[in-house]
Amino acid sequence: MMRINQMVSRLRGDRRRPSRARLLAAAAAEFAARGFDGAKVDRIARRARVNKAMVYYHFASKAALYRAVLGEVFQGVAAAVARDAEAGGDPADQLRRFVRVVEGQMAAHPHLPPIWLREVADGGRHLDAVVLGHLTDVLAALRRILDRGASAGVFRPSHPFVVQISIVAPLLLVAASAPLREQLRRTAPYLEDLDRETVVTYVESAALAALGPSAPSSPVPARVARRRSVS
Amino acid sequence: MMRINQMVSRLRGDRRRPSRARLLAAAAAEFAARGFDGAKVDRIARRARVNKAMVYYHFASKAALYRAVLGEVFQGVAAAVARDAEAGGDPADQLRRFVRVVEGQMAAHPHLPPIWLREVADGGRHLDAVVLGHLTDVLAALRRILDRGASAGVFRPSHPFVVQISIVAPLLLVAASAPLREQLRRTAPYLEDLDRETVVTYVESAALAALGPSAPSSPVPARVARRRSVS
DNA sequence: GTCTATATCGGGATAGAC
DNA sequence: GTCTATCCCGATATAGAC
Repeated sequence: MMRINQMVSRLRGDRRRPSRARLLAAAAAEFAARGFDGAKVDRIARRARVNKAMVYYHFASKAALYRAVLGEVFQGVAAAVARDAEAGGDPADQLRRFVRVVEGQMAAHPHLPPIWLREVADGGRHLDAVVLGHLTDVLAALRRILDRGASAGVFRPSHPFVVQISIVAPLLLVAASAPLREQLRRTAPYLEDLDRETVVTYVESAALAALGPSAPSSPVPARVARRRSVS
Repeated sequence: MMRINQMVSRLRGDRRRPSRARLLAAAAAEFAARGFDGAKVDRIARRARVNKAMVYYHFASKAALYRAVLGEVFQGVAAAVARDAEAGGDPADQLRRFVRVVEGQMAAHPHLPPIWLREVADGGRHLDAVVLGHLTDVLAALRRILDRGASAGVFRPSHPFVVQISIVAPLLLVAASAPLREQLRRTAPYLEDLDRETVVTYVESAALAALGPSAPSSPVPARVARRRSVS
């Protein structure tokens, strides 16, 4: 049907990747860098080397395009995490792998972290049920790991939400803050920059240490805070 | 000079807080909730119960208003952290206090976390030298604590940036994600919500555990990752 | 599927009276 | 300091030819 036209345009000198896919990629970059309101359809079209009218040929609106990007991106993490959940191993290993999988997705899709951060700041205003589902899937996977570790006695019981955020948030901010760190280093050149392995290793170890039996301060008792026990 | 006019309007039935201050507060809320581009000057004026033209009487432009908000907000954290740095104590205590001070600022100024996250995602596009300075001051304070702990032998040497982000990022995301968590709980009602003390305690303990001598996995060696030492 | 031209309008900003 | 009315550009979206 329209396959014929697709083939024709492929035979011509055109960029071979179909314009819809190029639009999605360009849109992801633009939305990540500028946010929904800051993103301009003209700029997306230009980045995709596509006429602006094509945006509205493929997508109903700017908002619909954004939803498509969100779907693609969050579906990616959720799938990767789900895939990894099959691999088994003891809880500590599963947790280490969770960290590495999430970090890997962020490295593979650099647009994910800023978009994620912006959605958090937006209170999830643009998130539909499907995307929300992907998000909960990711969190549920980690929750299962924590539960398993707790009932096996290798993790101390913890508040899952806190652990989740303490793992995901640093990964998100490290990934998303690369440009800002670059800017900071112009002011304060002594700041070294990070490499992925340093970050992953630290996040792993911080989580495992906090969940381990001999943590210097227990994560469980929410109320009794030792405010200034030392001095 | 214009003091007289100010006094006059205070004597009238007007809201007593000067319109400029009300504008700053309304703008902080609007920018936090919507971001720079999503924020509308009309809405800010309405929230402040002020005529839209007054915005341009007090501020040169929407951008200038935003910069004023940024300045106020980041100056707040920087000052609080600096104030606390005087208090002394051993490194572990200082670190615990750093966590509490930063978290306290976020609780006291709920607009800070979303704005901070958005600026990170934006690559600091709106941050001028002054605000950038406040940011580096906060990070420098933590860096000094880590350095002191390291040379005293109570913290293992670490990459300051990673530690900083691992502390600040969870606090930011917990604070900023309250609306999103609310939305998530409509889908997954079994999710409990967090209280401040749980979060602070966990972040403290995770950082101290990771920096402590007997962490299950060393944060230092960036290269040699024990990928799957267990299974 | 791709392009040019254009309709339409929201919203940032200003003029100028009071 | 405060208000009303208005300018005007940028940006989303559509029409319609090829």
